[in-house]
Amino acid sequence: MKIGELSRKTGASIRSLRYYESQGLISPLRESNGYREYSPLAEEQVRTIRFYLQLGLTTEQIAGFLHCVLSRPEAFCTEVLPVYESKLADIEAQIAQLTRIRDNLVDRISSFRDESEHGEGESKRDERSERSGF
Amino acid sequence: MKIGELSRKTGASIRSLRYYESQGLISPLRESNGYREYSPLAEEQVRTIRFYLQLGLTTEQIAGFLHCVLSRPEAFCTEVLPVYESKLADIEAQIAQLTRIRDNLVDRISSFRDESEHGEGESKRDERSERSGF
DNA sequence: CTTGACCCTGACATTAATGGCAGGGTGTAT
DNA sequence: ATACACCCTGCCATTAATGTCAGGGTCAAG
Repeated sequence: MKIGELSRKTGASIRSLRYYESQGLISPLRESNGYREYSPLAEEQVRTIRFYLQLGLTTEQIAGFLHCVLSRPEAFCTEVLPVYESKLADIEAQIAQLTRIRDNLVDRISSFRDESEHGEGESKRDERSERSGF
Repeated sequence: MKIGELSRKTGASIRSLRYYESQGLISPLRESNGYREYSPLAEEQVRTIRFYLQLGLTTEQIAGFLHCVLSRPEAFCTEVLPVYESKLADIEAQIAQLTRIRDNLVDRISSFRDESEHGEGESKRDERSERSGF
C-alpha cells in the first residue's frame, strides 16, 4: 500500500507518516521508483503510534518500546512501565498546577460577582485586594 | 532606576523586561544615552505583569487590562472578567483532558501490576488487552 | 587610557508534531 | 502528448516567553 492509502485508512496525514518514519517508528520498503510501500500491518502499527501519542508520549519514548508492544501484549513489555510512570507523574504535576491556577481564577471571578451584587461603586471591603492569592 | 536594578528587584530577567516593553506592557523613559530609566512604580508594575503571566494569561491579554488594574482594584476593571472566564474554561478543559489521560495511564499501569501478581508468564486473561481504553 | 560593569539592538534557538509550499519525478488514462 | 493524481525531498512556519549570542556604546574608577 502507498502512503496516501495508509493516510486515508489511519487518519494520519501524509506529513505525519513521513515524520514517524524519520523518527524510526516505522520503516516501509521502497519501490524502484522511490515510493514507500507499506505492508498491511502498517495500518495497525500507525494506529498504535497515534494512540501512544495521544497519551502524551513523545516519538522518542514510543520508539523505545514499540517493537515490543507490536509483537506481544503491552503488559509483558517491561520497557513500557517506567515510561507510563514517568508520564503519570508529569501529568499529575500538571493537573496540580492547573488546579491551583483554576482555584485562583475562581476566587478572582467570585470577587467580581461580590462587587456587582452589593452596589457597584461601593468599595466597602478591600482597600485593594492586592492580588492576595499570590 | 536602570534595567539591571529593576531586574534584580523583581526577579524578571533583563531579557524579559525588554520583552514586556516590546509587548507594550511597560514604557520606561530613555536617558540621553539611550538607557531605559524606570520609575519606582515600575517595580510593582512588573510584579503585577509576572503575576498575570503565572496565571497563564498572555502578554496580549494582560496588555488589555493592565492600565486599569494598575490604577484601581482589579474587581472594578470590567475588561478583566471575560479574560478570566475564558482562561478558566481553557484550564478546565485541559484538566479534563489530562484527567482522562491520567485515568488511562493508571489503568494500564495496574494491568502491569496484575500481571506480575499472579505468575509472570501466565497470560490467563486478556488475549491482548488491545489498548482497550482507546 | 584602560579596565570592567553596565547598557543597547538585533538575531537566532528553544519544543514537538504538524502544516504547507516549491520544485520536481512517476504513472495512467485519454 | 497532455492532463491529472500521486509520489518524492527539502525547507520554512507554527507558539510564547525566554535564553543567549554578537557587536557595539557609556561611564566611572584606577
